[in-house]
Amino acid sequence: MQKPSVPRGTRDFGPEQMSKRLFLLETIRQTFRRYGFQPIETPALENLSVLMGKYGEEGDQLLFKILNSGDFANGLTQADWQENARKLTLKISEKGLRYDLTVPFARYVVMNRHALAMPFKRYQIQPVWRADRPQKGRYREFVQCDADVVGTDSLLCEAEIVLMLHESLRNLGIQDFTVKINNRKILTGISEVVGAEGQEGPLAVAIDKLDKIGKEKVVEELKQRGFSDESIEKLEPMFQFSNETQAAFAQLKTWLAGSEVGLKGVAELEEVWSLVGQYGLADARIQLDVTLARGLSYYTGAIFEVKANGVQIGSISGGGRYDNLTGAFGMPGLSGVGISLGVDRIYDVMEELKLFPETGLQSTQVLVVHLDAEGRSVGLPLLSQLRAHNISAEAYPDAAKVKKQLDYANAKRIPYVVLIGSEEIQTGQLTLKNMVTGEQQKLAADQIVEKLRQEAALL
RNA sequence: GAGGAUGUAGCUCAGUUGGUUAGAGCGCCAGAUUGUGGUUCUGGAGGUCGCGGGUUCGAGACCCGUCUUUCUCCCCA
Repeated sequence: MQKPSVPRGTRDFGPEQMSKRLFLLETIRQTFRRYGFQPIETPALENLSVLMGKYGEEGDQLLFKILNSGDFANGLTQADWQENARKLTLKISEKGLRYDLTVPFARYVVMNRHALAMPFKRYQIQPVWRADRPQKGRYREFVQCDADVVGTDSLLCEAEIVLMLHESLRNLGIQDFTVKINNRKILTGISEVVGAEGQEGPLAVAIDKLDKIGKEKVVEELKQRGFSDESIEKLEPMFQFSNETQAAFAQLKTWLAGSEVGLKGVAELEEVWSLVGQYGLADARIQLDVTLARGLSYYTGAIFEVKANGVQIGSISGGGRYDNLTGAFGMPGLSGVGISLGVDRIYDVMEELKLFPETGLQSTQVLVVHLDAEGRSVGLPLLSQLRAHNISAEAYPDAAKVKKQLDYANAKRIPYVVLIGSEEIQTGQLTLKNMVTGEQQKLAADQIVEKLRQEAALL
């Protein structure tokens, strides 16, 4: 006999975890709804042709690929097996598990372009899979909550994303977080003014680590990546930004004066800041972070990342604007912007900060305890009556001692039990017991329903 | 994908330079109490020491492989 196990990086969720996860999911979902986003779902499986090449070279490696059904080796020659893994993969696998929700969404938009009212705002809450190496806060199967708007390049969308992030996290009880914002155009501008056009990719990757490894190591890495001493010298202003946002904007405008793209990026960000102010967002936790790059190659405008402060868990949300995501599927020129929240990481953050509310753990409101068949015949209609009033109620299915039944109520944290024995049947007065205080009172069935109904209304 | 750490009862962990039958607390089950739980007392069940090889008279301990979890790099939610 073998010990059962789940695949590396995947997990089961028990009832206690699920009640927390559902609370989390529901809170985020309601925020998305409130901002006018509509739900969609897409298959867990996508054709590899949809997924490949959308996440950079490394992304392709992180895709879970599915072996073709049937005799996948049919028609393969010896030469095929000798070929490199990438080419062989394409011959034996044509489907993969989705890596994120954005690319499937882009596919969906292209396939349904004639039916969608533009701008189209959708939210999508589904698991994604990455063949990554698992660590704390990093799983191979995890749930993302995405909200995207396509069909408009209005910066109002960026501002609303900022608002939704604040609203979601605050409704969950996460107060100490930072929404870092940058703009890809600024990174492009920087690469221009330092004389390294087209090199913003490697530049961004190095600069992204600034807060982690410090200026000297970043300079070192840039040298290794082939940046000239002159470029690195011109990069100096990068390390001297003001903590004050408006001052930093001014610095950026001076520095990027020679780059049209760069200045546009600054102007876009200023507009976002201004709009967030107009919405009246109180105590905005937004921070201009010029070092924020993010790996995904398809971002073209704003870039978002959210970090929960005080915990050692990676970013809990990320997103940005992409001008041409649907271009790969034959529909160019459609601009979109979106955000993705990582449920599993937010869960870990909340668990670590002990932010889950105590309530919500209890599943059943009342347990009907019967002592014999006669008691059960009184208990069953009571159960129906309770449930008809939307009170979650259950009976212990087996004929068991009172002790055992009360133990069961305790184990499930059921706050009330109704005891029905010969005495209760004779008088018609059932015993309602409060399991928290231990108090008992004799009440008629109707009175019990009424009392528990009021009790439930208070929750 | 590269390197390091980890794994003993359901849970948290002891286990001496390798030495007889691997322990504790909590939890679980039963009884004290055949209609009253969460307190107390008594008793009980539960371990292929992650898995597979090897060294040894003898391995939970040492060596190799493998899997899990975890840390750093990379990347990300």
